[in-house]
Amino acid sequence: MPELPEVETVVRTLRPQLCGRTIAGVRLVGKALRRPWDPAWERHLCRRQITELRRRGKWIIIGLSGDATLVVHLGMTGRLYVVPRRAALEPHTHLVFPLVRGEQELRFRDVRRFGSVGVFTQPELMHFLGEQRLGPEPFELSTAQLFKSLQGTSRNLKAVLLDQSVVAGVGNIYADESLFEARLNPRQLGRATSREEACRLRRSIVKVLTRAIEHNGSTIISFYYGDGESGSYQNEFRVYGRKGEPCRRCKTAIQGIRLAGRATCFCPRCQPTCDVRERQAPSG
DNA sequence: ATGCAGTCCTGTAAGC
DNA sequence: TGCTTACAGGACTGCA
Repeated sequence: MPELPEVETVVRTLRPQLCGRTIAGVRLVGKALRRPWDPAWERHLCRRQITELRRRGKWIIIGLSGDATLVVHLGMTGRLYVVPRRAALEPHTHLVFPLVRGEQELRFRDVRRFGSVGVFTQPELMHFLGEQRLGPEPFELSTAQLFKSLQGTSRNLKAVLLDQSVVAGVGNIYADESLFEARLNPRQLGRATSREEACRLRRSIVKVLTRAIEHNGSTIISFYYGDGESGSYQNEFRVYGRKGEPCRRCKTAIQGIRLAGRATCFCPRCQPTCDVRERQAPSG
């Protein structure tokens, strides 16, 4: 389940392989994706040079000469990688972009087809990745911004962290890991969160994501980048996927619940349920 | 406007 | 052993 660190790893791997290269065309194979490929997009890609590769939240943005941008979301099982053209076509390959010279091609595979690929013009991209939809990058999120988002909602902390318009790029794994790092209970209501707690949460998100990027992300079931390499941050998990196992800090059994429609793990001792409901107004 | 539940998709694993 | 069922989850839609 690629989240920000995994997507960042893919982008860092692809950047030297793709920047400056020219796309020769596009080949559709296999079943349609969530966002169907529009044949009109092809003219935006053909003979265009790849000028930049960057990440925004969990989105991969491939800038092209001209006015177009290729935008890719890996969903849960998506993979984007460069291989020699002669390499056998792997199952669940949906799109192939042959590259000019070098006998290589860029391929998109996605077993569960939760991912998406699209081509956007500059104004379309601005709209697509606009602040309405996609909030600040975690590394640019201020405590004041996060505190404001928390204060205005009756949702719990887990649901808020998964909301891409609050902070872009955090998914289920790093939401749980960040909440553990901040010693905050995932059930705590946003509006019951103090400024000091928001500050701690912001710092924890940055710390967890930074470390995960250093480990090239987490490989649980299906995340690989480059030539089938795997990340190693799964070995650093404190709570995610550790239901019933002892907390690495206090040995208490990690608890597993369902929150915001997602499996959620936390340590009941390190992340106490201080006040899940409403923070008491200071009585004076 | 806000928040929640349902939907998509398929491989894996647990249960009978 | 073989079948059925539950589960994983990011983004989106629709409903209350």
